[in-house]
Amino acid sequence: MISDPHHIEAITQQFAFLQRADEAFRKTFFEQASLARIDVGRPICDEGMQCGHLALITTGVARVYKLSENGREITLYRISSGESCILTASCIISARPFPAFAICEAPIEALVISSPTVKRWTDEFPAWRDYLFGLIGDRLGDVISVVEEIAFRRVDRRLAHYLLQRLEPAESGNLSITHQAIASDLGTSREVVSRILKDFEHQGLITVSRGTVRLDDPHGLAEKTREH
Amino acid sequence: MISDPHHIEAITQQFAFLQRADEAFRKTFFEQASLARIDVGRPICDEGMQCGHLALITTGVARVYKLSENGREITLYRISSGESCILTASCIISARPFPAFAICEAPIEALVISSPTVKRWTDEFPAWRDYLFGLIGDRLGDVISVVEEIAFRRVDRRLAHYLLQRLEPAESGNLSITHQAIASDLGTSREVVSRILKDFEHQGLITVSRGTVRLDDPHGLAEKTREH
DNA sequence: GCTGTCAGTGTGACAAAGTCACATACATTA
DNA sequence: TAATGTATGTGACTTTGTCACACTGACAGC
Repeated sequence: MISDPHHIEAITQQFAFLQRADEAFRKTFFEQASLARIDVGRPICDEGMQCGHLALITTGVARVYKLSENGREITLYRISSGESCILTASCIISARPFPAFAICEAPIEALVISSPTVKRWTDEFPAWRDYLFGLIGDRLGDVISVVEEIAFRRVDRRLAHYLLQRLEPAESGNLSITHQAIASDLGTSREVVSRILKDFEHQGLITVSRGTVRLDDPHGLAEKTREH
Repeated sequence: MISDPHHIEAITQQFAFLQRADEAFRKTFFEQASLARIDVGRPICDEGMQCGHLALITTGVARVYKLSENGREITLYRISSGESCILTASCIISARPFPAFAICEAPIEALVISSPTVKRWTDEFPAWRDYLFGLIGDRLGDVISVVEEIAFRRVDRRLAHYLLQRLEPAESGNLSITHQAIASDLGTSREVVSRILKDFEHQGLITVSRGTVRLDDPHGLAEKTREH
């Protein structure tokens, strides 16, 4: 139950479906939702689990990834504010086990809805239904993009693209991330990432140091993302 | 509009959601659905299209795949009787362009529902809603499995698995398929498939000839699917 | 200051996979 | 029988993944 009007206002701003919804749904929503915090590194949902709740993220980031037997990883997508762990949703609605891992990457505050409620609202409120359908569709698109990337594009190009994408505009060309973390996102191995980063460094595109990558020549890096 | 009682009965058998549905929905469903045939090789939906219809397949097979710039392909999943082109559905509901290609592989007979109707039923009939949610969830699972396969598993093992899986129990160990078609399913290149097939042949697991692969030792092939 | 300790990175050798440019082989029709 | 088009084979080469192990920077405890 969430009652603080300021909080309600802030949440409504973040989730467009609440703005589109009628008063009845908004009322029910804030009655049933409860708040949760998740610390960095805490698992949210593990492979094979039946999910008991759906989390709508207001702050923070979660990463959904696959894990291989020999320890390699690949990120399927990330979830940040305004979104929700829709794999969870999909699992809840069709009662299937969760096919991946989700972990908290940046401290999360979330609205938590229990599975039966998620399901019930699906029957009762069009706005909620549309929100879920839209989100599942988006995730399907995300995962299809991942397939396209790993099936067709070379690692060096994906890596160049990745560096540009992960760069926060605020941080003036500096990325703090380890080679292993990059490898886990791209679904390759640490050695490959190290090799390519060193290549890029020799070409004057970036400067690497322990735990950070500085993008010296974003334009040249963008050039690298192109095929040929 | 479908009125033949035998036909209605047969369709109801195929689609479990119709059995679960109430009489009102069944009536509307058969009023609004129309029949369509699609020939082998005909595209069903192309990348970037807005889909105007949803097809529920009663006979035949469709293949949904991604195409790369340099001509390589990878199959995301196949759709056969009782299923529907759910990417289409997802696109219809959330009004997004179709992110892949779909083509008819075996002659299709399908029930066609127009996009506005698909959307409207979503609001009106729980059985229909559940069917769509379930199907989208399944596809998401399928595509995630594809990611896992290409990111983590070796091509020879995937190929062994593929051969066993594609084998119709009826056909006594004989598969008629070209190396290129296999490569397109697995998301690799024809040469790689040819090489590995030849390897398997040298090991006495299969016999290859133009356009066919005979599985001589399915058990030994199953052994190959295991890691290490 | 030293000395571990550990996460992060570097490296070389090799195996697996993808690419390219062809050469052949088979099947169907002219 | 020739011709044509599809299917497959092959070698050389690049890219990617794997393995084993060496190195290095940062930080904790003494």
